[in-house]
Amino acid sequence: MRLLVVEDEARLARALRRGLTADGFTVDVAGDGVSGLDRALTGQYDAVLLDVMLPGMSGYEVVKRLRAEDSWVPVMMVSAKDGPYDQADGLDYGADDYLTKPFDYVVLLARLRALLRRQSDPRPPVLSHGGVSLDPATREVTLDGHGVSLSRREHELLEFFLRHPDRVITKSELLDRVWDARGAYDPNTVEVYVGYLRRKLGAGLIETVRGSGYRLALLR
Amino acid sequence: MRLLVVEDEARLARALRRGLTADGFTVDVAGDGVSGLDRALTGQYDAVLLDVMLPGMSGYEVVKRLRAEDSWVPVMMVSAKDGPYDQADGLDYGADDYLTKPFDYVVLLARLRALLRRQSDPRPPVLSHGGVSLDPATREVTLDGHGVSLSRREHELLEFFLRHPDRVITKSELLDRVWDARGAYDPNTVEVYVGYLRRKLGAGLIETVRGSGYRLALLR
DNA sequence: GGGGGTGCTGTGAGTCCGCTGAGAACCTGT
DNA sequence: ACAGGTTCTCAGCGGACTCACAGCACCCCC
Repeated sequence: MRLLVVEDEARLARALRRGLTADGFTVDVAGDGVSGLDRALTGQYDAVLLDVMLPGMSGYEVVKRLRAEDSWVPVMMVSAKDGPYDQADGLDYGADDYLTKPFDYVVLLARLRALLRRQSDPRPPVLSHGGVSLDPATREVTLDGHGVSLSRREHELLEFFLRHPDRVITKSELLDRVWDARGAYDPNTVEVYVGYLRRKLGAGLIETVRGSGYRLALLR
Repeated sequence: MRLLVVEDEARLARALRRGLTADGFTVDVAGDGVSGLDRALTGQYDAVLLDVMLPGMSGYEVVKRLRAEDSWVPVMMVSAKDGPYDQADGLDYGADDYLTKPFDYVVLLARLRALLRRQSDPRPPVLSHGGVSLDPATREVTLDGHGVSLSRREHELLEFFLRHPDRVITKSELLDRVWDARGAYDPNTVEVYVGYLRRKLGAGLIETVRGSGYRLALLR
């Protein structure tokens, strides 16, 4: 279980890291709102412990932006404020639970566990473009509603395209990111697989940009 | 949204019913632990507001028995006690959130909404999918109404699949969660057991996702 | 309109993955 | 001790997948 602790008070951050590590979690610490948001978006965390009073960007703002970016990682807010309306605010911005300082470590742990227990099965959002949609969770791909069966490579290639629309993608980038090795393969391999996808999903989906690479067709 | 309020203080119960009804909930009230447990088990509630100090059976006991009966309805505990260990106790018995008296109605409402939001997918006591159903309490499995006898491993594997529909499950995840040890077993073991389940429950139930793992077949 | 370069596609070989039957080891109840 | 059931490994098979190759089509520039 990986946790991100966003807390600027160094003493408290150290204590939390020590305690939570001892209880079996892997803990990363961020010291301000901006880097906290950044790491929460890029790292694969099971939960985020988020202070409200932070330099740079408040905890409210962080959780709001997380939700705006479609990240549904469970967030527990921690604050020295204890007025009832503050609590309601934090929850309405999208936090999942709320704890006021000073808090008892036992309580933190129990609520953290409750949070992880009920949010154990988050679902990544479905990617779609035109009539094509791809569900990363079920590995299901549909074209205009009917299922299409793709091999593993085909699926990963399509997923990469769908995650980077509005951009030309070079063959060497694809070999790097989808095939995991730039030098080992012939660029023609990419051409072959783009051909497979076109055959299964329609020739118009992926456009060739001669001399540069490919990009998803613009929607009409 | 249907709520069950288990509270013996008549004044507070009336106030809660009035407020929550005004906010759009359908509210039932139980006055003691035994009838509260009974109604929570039989009625289809979206959440339960549960006092700790109750005549007959304490709130702790109620939530413990609910969970033992595999009822995963969201439970918010309410208590006059406010020591940290009491909170931890309630959460460890399986409550999802905890509120101490006296509480602000705005806070109650916000946390209740947060609770309902994240637990929008309560687990039904009996798992079923297509013609297959599995009762975790009795360990009974039926296919189109007739009983099927499964060994322990087969049962646990099936239960894991049924608890995670709409998702691809990798062999290493299964070894981790059903076999309790990732490294110790051959991935082929999983293939063998999937084969057993298919033989007993029909080949169509579990689909192979080549290169990734397995998933429950989509229902038509 | 010709030529070079770039991309597309049919063919096929080798590899990898998943399925299955057989059987050894173990556990459990009689 | 024995029988029956269960768990897991192993080896072989068949098919899906991956990828290289080679020839062809197309585009662009001259």
